[in-house]
Amino acid sequence: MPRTHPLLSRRSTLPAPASGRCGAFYRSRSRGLHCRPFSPPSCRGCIMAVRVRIAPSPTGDPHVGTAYVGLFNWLYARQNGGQFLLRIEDTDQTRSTPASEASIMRTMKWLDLAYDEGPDVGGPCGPYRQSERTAHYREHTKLLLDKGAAYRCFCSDERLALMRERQKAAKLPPGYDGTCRNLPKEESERRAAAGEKFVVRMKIDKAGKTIVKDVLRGDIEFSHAEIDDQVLMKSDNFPTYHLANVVDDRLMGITHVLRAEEWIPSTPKHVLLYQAFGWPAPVFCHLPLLRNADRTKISKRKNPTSLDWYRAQGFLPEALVNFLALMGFAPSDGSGSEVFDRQQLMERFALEKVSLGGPVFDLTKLEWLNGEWIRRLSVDAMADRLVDFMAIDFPDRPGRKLDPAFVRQVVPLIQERMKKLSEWDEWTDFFFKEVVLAKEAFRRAKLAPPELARVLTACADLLAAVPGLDHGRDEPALRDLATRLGVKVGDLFMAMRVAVTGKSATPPLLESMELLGKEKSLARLRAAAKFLSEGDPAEL
RNA sequence: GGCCCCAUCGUCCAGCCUGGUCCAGGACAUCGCCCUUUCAAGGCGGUAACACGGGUUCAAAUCCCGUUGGGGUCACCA
Repeated sequence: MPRTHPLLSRRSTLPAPASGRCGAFYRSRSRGLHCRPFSPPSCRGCIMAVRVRIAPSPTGDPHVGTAYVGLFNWLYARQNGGQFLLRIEDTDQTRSTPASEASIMRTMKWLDLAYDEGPDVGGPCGPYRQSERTAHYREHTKLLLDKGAAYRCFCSDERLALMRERQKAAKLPPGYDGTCRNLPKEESERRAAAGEKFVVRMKIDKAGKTIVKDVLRGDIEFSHAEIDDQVLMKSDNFPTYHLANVVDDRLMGITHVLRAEEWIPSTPKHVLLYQAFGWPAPVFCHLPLLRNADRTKISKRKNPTSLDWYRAQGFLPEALVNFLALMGFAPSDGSGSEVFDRQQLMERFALEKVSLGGPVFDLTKLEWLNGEWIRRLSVDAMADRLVDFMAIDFPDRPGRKLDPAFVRQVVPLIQERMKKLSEWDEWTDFFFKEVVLAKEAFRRAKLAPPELARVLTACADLLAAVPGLDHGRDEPALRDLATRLGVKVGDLFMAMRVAVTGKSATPPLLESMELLGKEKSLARLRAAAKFLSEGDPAEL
């Protein structure tokens, strides 16, 4: 193999992965080739660092699928002492945006899936933005043209559209009809030189077949008759994904391509490209696709897909990472907890054990996991997260500065109740604004308004007679009071709860009142008593 | 439609390669009970699945074939 790549000489000095092998195994359910050790052609003696990448295209919001595939790549790289790179595939000039690219990098950092090389961190194989690598693609296209593995196609959009219509009408399989396939070299050169627009297509020998080796699925066979003469170079002189991904993976020393299942049908084209260039192909491993509840590929119409949404909802990156990992393999030994941090996931991860069924993205389980992670945070850490979270400007909610000292006092009251950081307001609003009373709100206290008023006044009087507020001291006294008044303890507390907070589900009442302050608490009790003694008693 | 991938509780995963220990295990959700000033959290318990049909075998969730079902893909998007 060519020894020109800068990484190749360095590779042999890198430590072998923990397994002692290159980490690549093939599994085949149908052929019984389970876990057969496999050495990629470039894996000399299996002393080779794993180099993996994610190659998102910067269009639209940062996608949860990118995080999913990114996580598995990250785990695999870390586990094998290799490198994880980020490459931006911005060859679609009409759809790529710098803002989207920035959000991809921002969310990878938010998730703490650090990449060793990328547009913003650099690396030995840069640039890591395909729009800045056009010289490479031109050079390699020329190589293919010279070898006769590709050809210029001068067909117009209109002709192609017409061709497809006819194929459809005739119920023929769609695909390029080969009009320009055998254009004489001279004519091709001449028309190109004359400035005529063209694309470059792969020239596929329709007679053969290509086998794609997939770590999880074994051998997948494709007949060349089914493979279209794929466009490699667009008329705007930008490469298509197929060319760019192969050239870059080679130039960047990528050893394992872990990507989504939707790429399987185009993989034979990639394999053929590697062959045309005379390069060994990397190991392919196609990961399952995240699904909507109806099992279609996850989409933003049916499921939140933007990582920004998850962040704005107050999901912890630890929880999302944990959850995504669970959608594909089982870090658990089958007895007990499913809460794992990235270190534990890395230790338990096994690429060849990734499950193939497309997992339905279950927000409910994510929320549970988020609650688990929230509860595992120390009070200070939780307070920090809340302060930071509330300070962020989200599109639908301006950031707000909270008093860290106050938040630290509230956290013990709400931490085990919260599933998402965004619930801060609903748990604590009564600390910040006056309550708006409604008689229906008292219904759960199961007492008539005059009775409620009497109870609330008694509670206020009792608390007014002691210094300060102290839930340890006041609770027994209030229970006592309930007995003396002949009402249920629960009803008394519910009446107070609604009076002080305006709602029937709140953090622990007496502790909340301590934080609210005695003056405000008593004022609310008395205001509620007054409110309840007014108007039609039957209203409740 | 062609090609390709997939198939265990409602959902996520374990078991399948190396058939018997599986009247199938864990987690989320759900239901019930306990704890409890609400809501949570926590504890205990319950309901719930091997898609179907053939084979191979003494024995199949596990191996083979087929059917059905689901998904992906068929662009000068990735």
